Amino acid sequence: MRRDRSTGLIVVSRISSFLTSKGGNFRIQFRLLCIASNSLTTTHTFSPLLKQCIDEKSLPGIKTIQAQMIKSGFPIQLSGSKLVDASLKCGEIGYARKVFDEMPERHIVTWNSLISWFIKCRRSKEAVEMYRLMIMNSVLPDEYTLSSVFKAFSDLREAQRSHGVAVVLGLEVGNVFVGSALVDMYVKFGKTREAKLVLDRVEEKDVVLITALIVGYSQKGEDVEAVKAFKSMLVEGVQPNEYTYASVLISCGNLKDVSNGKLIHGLMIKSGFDSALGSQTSLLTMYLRCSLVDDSLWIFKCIEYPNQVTWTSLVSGLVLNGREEMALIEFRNMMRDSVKPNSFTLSGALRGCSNLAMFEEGRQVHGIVLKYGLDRDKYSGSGLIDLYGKCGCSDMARLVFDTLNEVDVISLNTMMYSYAQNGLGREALELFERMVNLGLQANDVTVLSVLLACNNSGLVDEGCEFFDSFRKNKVVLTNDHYACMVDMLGRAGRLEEAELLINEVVNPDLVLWRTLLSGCKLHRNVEMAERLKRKILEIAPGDEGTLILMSNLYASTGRWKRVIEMKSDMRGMKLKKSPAMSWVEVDRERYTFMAGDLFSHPNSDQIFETLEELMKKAKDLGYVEDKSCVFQDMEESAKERSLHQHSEKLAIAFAVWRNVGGSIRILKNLRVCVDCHSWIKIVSRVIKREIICRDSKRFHHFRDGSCSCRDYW
DNA sequence: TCGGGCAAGT
Repeated sequence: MRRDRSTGLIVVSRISSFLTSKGGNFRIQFRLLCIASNSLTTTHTFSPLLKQCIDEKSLPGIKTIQAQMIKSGFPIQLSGSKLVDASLKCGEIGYARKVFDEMPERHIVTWNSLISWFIKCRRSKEAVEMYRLMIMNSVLPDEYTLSSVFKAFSDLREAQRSHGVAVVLGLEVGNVFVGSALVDMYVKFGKTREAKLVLDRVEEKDVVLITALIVGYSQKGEDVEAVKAFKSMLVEGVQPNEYTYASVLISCGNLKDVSNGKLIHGLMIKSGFDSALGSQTSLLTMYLRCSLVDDSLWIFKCIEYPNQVTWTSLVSGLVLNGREEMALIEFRNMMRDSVKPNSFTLSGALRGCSNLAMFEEGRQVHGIVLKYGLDRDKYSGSGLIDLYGKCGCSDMARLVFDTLNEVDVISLNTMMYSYAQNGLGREALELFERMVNLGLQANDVTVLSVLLACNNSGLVDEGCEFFDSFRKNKVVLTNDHYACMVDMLGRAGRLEEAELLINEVVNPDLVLWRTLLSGCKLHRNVEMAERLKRKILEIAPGDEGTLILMSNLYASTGRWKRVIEMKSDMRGMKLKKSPAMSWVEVDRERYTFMAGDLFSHPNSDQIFETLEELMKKAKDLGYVEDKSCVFQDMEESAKERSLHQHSEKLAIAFAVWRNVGGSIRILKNLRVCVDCHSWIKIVSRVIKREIICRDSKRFHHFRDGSCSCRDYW
């Protein structure tokens, strides 16, 4: 085929301008010039040119070559496949589809390319559409089609029909690529049993096939099976690779199986996969889930370039181990290293803030959430709801909740739990109704939130009704649910009913009995308490919580002799009451206060002065010390001094002295005592500021002389 | 023209 020189030059100049605008490469232009001038062209002539276009990611280049092909009189069947391939590799899937649609006949390779690219671009719907179209065009899928298309199905039945096709074609057992894709497909649908059945039928098993099953077990929480599959893989002589290690280690972490975890760590080093980032990340996660923080920090140190996933694992793992402050430092280090956080990272960081009730720090993270446009995402969104809930800001939590892209069980539970903790029981129950109306399946946290909502709002009758209806509807009730009911009934003084409820539980645990015991303490029922004490100490001899509760009960009923006996018992057992502590955040710093410890703080003078001033003003407004809160037999004036130095009072005085703007937020490790509760109520009036106190069980919002718990806690 | 992995919330 001959072309004259002038046509060639026009083509070259057109390509040249296209390529120059795209930053094109001189070599492409030069070669096209050669083609145009020599004018002898075959499909092979164009191949290196298309390759150049792919390297340059130049769609204009492809289009020009296509035009030249047409001019050379090439039939589209011949050139189409190459053009589709080149367009796909340039990321121009739309153009590839256009060329494809114009082809009168398509080779199966072209069908397969398009299907697999749609999947790569996460356009599964279009991939399935192509697959259906292919069948309608009487093109039989081959091993390539079937090894990619299973990823795309969102409907199990359609996927199973294609599984049938694979069986008929003999590709299910005969081709390990198809087998792996099938295992992966069943795993993604949560059908590990079916995945295992497919695996067993595949004739020649390889590492990918078995890894796909291990991943399935691991992701479904069938961790024992995952470790088992890993071991049998070794027995069969199939060598694991970095992906295998990465997934089996997660299962070891879930099982807190340090010994297998360490063994696998050893294997990893031996086979040289200990430098792959994926396996390293899983190793980090494994050690964190096994609470071996130091080992995990060592692993992290050895990772040269931690990515988003590695950092996320570190941040959320540290939070999991109660090392929130370190987690937040690492989160900041990650940002400093310019590694972008995602919704997983942010929800980890937010959990760190919410565990510590660090409102200001949390708001900074909220800023980052907004910066990355993840405030409507359900994961980071739930993190924000939890944060604001745990900082006592249900209104802010609700604002986040109302803007979420998608309302699911978790986000609803988080919001309900926030309301429940803050004593907004009615609001929580309204959301429960919404959940039922939406047809969402409640889970154990939902049930707990409903019961807690009733408990913290004094809705005892409603709580009992809900509990009965859960029981009638065969909802699986855990010890936590029972403990919540026992607390509710106990606090309402319905101690016998609470005991009957515990007797219903098959294996009542320590917490249940202790919860009932605290009900006895509240209602000063010494007789029942002593009976329970004997029972508890049989199950758990020397249980610290029980002895403290008993000692406090004896103190509050004036049985000082018994108090002394209890204390000496506890000393004999080397038990020491954990100290009451409070925390307050000022200018994003967290300050700790311990009861009775006024002098270790560098600003103790100022705190003491402020405290005295607040005390005087509170007394002017009618505050009187409630000495029944002192569980030690001492002089009246000493009792007063002891009360004045409760940790929450110190923390509030510090916050007032530092002139904290807005609400004062206190976090406490134990429950607020009656004396502090009435003092804080009055102080909120004195300083005309809201004081929010999160104790070990719930929130108290002190505003203008009253508390949101309506004195029921 | 094809297949597998690591991180998350109540």
